[in-house]
This record gives sequence, C-alpha cells and structure tokens, in this order.
Amino acid sequence: MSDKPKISEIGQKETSCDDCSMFSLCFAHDVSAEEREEINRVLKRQQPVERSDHLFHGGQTAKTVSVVRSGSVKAYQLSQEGDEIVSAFYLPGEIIGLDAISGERHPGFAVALEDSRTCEIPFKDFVSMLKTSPKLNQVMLRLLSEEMAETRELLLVVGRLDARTRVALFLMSMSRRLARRNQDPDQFRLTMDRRDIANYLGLTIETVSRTLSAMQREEVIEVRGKLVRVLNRSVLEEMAMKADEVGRRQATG
Amino acid sequence: MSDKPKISEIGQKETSCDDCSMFSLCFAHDVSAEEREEINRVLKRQQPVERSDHLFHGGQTAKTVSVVRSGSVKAYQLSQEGDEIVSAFYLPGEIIGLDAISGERHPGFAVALEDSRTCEIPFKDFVSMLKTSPKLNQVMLRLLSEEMAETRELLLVVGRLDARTRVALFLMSMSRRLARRNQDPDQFRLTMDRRDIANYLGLTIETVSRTLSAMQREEVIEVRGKLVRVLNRSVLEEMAMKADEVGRRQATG
DNA sequence: CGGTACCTTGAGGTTACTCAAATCCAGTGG
DNA sequence: CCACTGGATTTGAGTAACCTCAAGGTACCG
Repeated sequence: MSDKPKISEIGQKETSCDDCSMFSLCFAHDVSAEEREEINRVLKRQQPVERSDHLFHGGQTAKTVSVVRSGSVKAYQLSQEGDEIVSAFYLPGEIIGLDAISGERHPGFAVALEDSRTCEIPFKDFVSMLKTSPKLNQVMLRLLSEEMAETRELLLVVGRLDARTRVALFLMSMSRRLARRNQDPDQFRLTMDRRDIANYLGLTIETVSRTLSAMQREEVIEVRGKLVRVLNRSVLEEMAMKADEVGRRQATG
Repeated sequence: MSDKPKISEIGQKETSCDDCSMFSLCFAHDVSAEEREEINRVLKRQQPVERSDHLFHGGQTAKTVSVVRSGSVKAYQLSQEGDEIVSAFYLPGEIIGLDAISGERHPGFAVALEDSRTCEIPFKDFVSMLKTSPKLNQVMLRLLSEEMAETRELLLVVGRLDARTRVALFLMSMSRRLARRNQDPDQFRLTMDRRDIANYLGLTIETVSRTLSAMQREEVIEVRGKLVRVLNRSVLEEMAMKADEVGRRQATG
C-alpha cells in the first residue's frame, strides 16, 4: 500500500491553473491573475473520487467548493419522502457546491458517476475570498444565475414537453457539452444509467428506453447500452426544437 | 392631467425603509443601517404599476431592481416558440429582477397581476453598491440561492407530481405566504387567472378547474372564481404532502 | 343589457405509467 | 475461455391520468 505511488499523487505536477487543460472551461479563467494566484495557494488539485463516492451529502456543512477536472458528477436532492430528484449532471470544468454559499450547508447531494477527479477549494477560504473580492462575487453571481437559467430550462423540459422531446433535448445537450470538451459530439458514452436519465427528465425508465429504441428504429441514433451514436443530427435537433405542436402538453398562450 | 395630484405622489410620505410596513419582509431588513441609508438615497418608493403593466420585458437592459410593495406580480419566460412559461408569482416584500445581475439584461418578463406598487432601485446604483458592499453581495447571493431552491422545488412539483398534488401544493403555498403578510390564510383571492395557475403548474386550464371543483365536492375548499376558502386545512395539507403513492409519476429509487 | 373573457363541465382520445417478463451485459469464479 | 449471476435494459400488454375538443355557464364592464 505504501510502496506504490498513491493515486492522489498522479497529476499533481501542475502547480497552477494556467497549466490546466480545463482552464478555458473553468471559472478560474474569469477572475483576475491575482485572485487566481490566491486560489492557487489553497486549491487542492486533481483529487480522485471513485465511482459512487459522494463529494458531499445534503445537509452537510460545506467543506469545499469543487470543480470537476475529469469524469462526471450527478447532483440530486432528496424529497421529503426520501425520493431522489436528479437536478444536474456536471462535466469537466463545471463548479459544484455553489448553492451552499448562502447557508454554509449543501442543500443537495453530489456523487461521482465514474472515477473522476476534482479540484477543491476549502469552503472557508472560498467564503473569505468572496468577502474581499467583489470580482469573484460577480463571477459567482453570474454562475449562480446561469445555473438558475438552466434550472428554469429544465423546468420547461420536465414539466411541459413530451417524452420524445425531452430525450432529444437531453441527447443534444450532452452532445454539445461534450463537444466543447473536445469529445466527438456524434459518438459518446452516457455515464449515468437509465434510471438517472429518467429521473432527470421526469419520466420512467421504460419510457426513456422505449423512446431511445424508437429513435434507433427511425435511424436517428444508434444505442448500445450507454453508448450513443448520432446518425442524423439535424433530425435529432428538430425533435429537440419541436417543443410546440404535439410536444407541448398544456395551454401556454 | 397636471392639476390633479399624480397617483405617483400618494404614499410618498415615507422617506425611509424603517417606516415601511413591509420592512420585516424586505431584503432591506437584512443589510446594515449604513447600506440601508445608501439605498434610501436612491430608492424610488411606492411606484404605481397598473394591472397588466410590465415591470420589464425579457431581453431588456435592466433599469431597476424592484421590490413589491403591494399587489402581486407574475414572472414569466418566453420559450423559443414564443410560449409563455410562468416561473413565479411575487408578493409584497419580494424582490424582482435579481437574475439580471449577471447579464445586465432581464432574462424574463415581469407583469403586474393587479394594480400594485413597487420600490425601485436604479440598476446602476444597485450594481455599484454590489461592487463595494460584500454584505449586500451576501444577501443577494442568499436570495438568489433561495430562489434557486424554490425553482428546484417547482421542478419537483411540475415534473413529477399528479395534478391534485400540484394544485394542493399551490394553494398551500399561497395560503402560507399570504399568512406571513397578515392576511387570512383560510380565505383569500387568487390574483392570477386559471391560465396562469395552469401554466405555472404545468397543467391545462381544464385540469386545474376540474381539480378545484373536485376539491370543492370533497369539501376541502370552497371556490368561487378567484376566491378560495380553505375548509379543511389538514386534508389539504395531506394532499400536498402526498407526493408519494399515487402522486409520483416515475421511478425515483 | 349585451358583449367578451373567463371558467366549468362533458366526452373521447392519447400519452406515458404500471406491472410483468424476456433479454442483455459486466463482472465473477471455475 | 466459458458458464453463471445479479443488475440493468428492453419489450409487451393493459390502464389511468391528463389532454383535446366542444359546449354551456358566469361574471364583469361598458
């Protein structure tokens, strides 16, 4: 155990955000050089997180703010009845734990969908930087309101669109986000299982599965388990946009 | 036009937040006395807004941040197809327009549901105060993350619960919020029409109407148009809580 | 007193859920 | 390398909830 290199030491060679391959996607990109230096002093880089490990639990006092470095993370809330409500999937470069800013406690849970790595800022340091740096505040306010916009978008998706449109939107969203991270937008692996997708979209597992199968029959996509290949991007895009006509499920005008 | 007193002059006697009857519910309550004084210098009090008047339009450059002083306001987004998506109802004391902080533009629309009054802070002043006051930043970050939590709650309601539970939750929420504002929690007037309620809850007008009628048949509430009387609070509460059993509409565990 | 917009109610259709069973797949041990 | 196993996924059949379309009722405003 002690003679082989700890997994946590891998990739620790980087000593600054400026060397990070995710830099352009990271919030650190948006703060001043001085602030970034301050972050660099307290940041713990490339912390390994194993699949199914929690970054934090709901109700827990916030210890860190994390940025996904590699892998992927699922965020979920627990309803009063103890049901899981999947609220987001995080990809490399995305920041997790911001919503603890107000209460110093995490309102929800975050769990790794696969073996992943995160950069972590101790929550105390983060908060004290917030107190002195209006610029960092701006960035966080922006990120929070962006997350808000996304959640509102999800509200539209989950509450008002038919299953086909929801699934199409989900696939397009994953495809686009992965593309920004230099992955093939037309062939990728979903790191979450059907249950998570269904829960995220407000559908049942069976409906998600049937919808994917139908899209495959129509030769819009190809699905083999978690592997997805986009065969007809424009049709998929159309499905995702068609939030009107058959898609909408109640009066809006 | 010029010889009769302008409606905008009514109620302008107050010169400080400290005299405001809504003070305890207003964000101004949470900032320091100095900051409140600064707010007082730029605040336009009791601005009248007529029913159906917009406080702002989506895409518009933010001119003010508003606090509802009296009346009620509906917030909505426009989907790509031009459909209205009702995202919130604001009651006295609640702040509107925070989500413009990041982009300096309002992502959505805000319209008065009845003749109302608002206190308005010029957006520029607000932003510049944010730049210098970490405390105000904290408060705004808190309000934003609270709004986030609410939107997530709505996500749960809209996407996953059956019609009856959604309507019950809506009624309970209105009742509770009105109670905090010293109104009778068991007898109140809904200021929005059925269309708005349906849209907010992700249902059709007909379903909302039928659900209300059913609740009336069961003697849980009494409805006459916009007037609602709660006859059996505990049963209504039960309906709202019963987010499991029949209510849930997809796999969560 | 008529008009218009809002609300309610009814009948029928469709979507997505439920329950159930078959199939696939990754990981394990032989 | 292959059979085995438990979990994940797919598929099928039937049903319930909610939507759509349509008509009738009610309230408010000039």
